[in-house]
Amino acid sequence: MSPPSGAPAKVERARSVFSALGDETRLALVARLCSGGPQSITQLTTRSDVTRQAITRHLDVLAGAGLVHGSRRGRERIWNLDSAPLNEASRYLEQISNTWDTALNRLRKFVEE
Amino acid sequence: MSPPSGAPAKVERARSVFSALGDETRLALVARLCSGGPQSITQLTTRSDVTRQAITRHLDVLAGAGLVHGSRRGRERIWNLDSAPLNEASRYLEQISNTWDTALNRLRKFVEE
DNA sequence: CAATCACGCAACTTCAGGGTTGCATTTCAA
DNA sequence: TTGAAATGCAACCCTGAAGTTGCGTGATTG
Repeated sequence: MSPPSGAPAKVERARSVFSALGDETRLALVARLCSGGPQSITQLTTRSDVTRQAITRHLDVLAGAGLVHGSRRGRERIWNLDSAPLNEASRYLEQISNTWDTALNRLRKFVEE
Repeated sequence: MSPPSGAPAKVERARSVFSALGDETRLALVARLCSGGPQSITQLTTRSDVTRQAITRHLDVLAGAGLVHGSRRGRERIWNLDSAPLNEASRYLEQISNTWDTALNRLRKFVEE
């Protein structure tokens, strides 16, 4: 069974992304940015059951994982989605899954023979 | 921009998986099960800096997300990895990423014309 | 049978995450 | 200029996650 070990930095980045997406509010924010495009904090706060400050913190967490980035536009701050970390995390999950499945297949063949 | 919204149940399952994998110890457990194959709690505790009870709880969390399942074998409990939720979560990330990227491309084309 | 191994259960402690309120600051617009 | 809008900053509360210790129980083995 070949381990998906790889560079520890990649693992840590993946863990960071998972941790960021593991929260309901943050996952909703990502989905909203994805479907609604770039938006300001106030816009993102609309139809959310938490405070603007809470949203701000969640955005900071997402930014810490590299999933979003904000840029000032006048007196407001527009937030954008970054897809690169999503892809990397997705590949990490795939890698684990594939490693495990091939290991299972090898084991099955071994038992059958 | 078409939203990846989909069934809320799927989103919640993905969130559950992300939350489970967002912890360093648990991600290490998954990697270890993947590369080392089915193992008992005591085996998984070896070379871990936390207690056996802590490992047990982490395994319960992973099981709650459907990522692992344990089965008794005599006096010990053997834990296995389940790849299905990993795949589903991976596809969820891909979906968001693709939606976002195509949206960006559409926007770029629109601006250029 | 006795010692031990592998584990389950429960109480307890600690602390960071998620949330709020209050106020200051910058920008916009009439 | 002046009021309102959009945000930043800081202090504070509060629950739950993560970890530990202690003890009890079924399975193994000598």
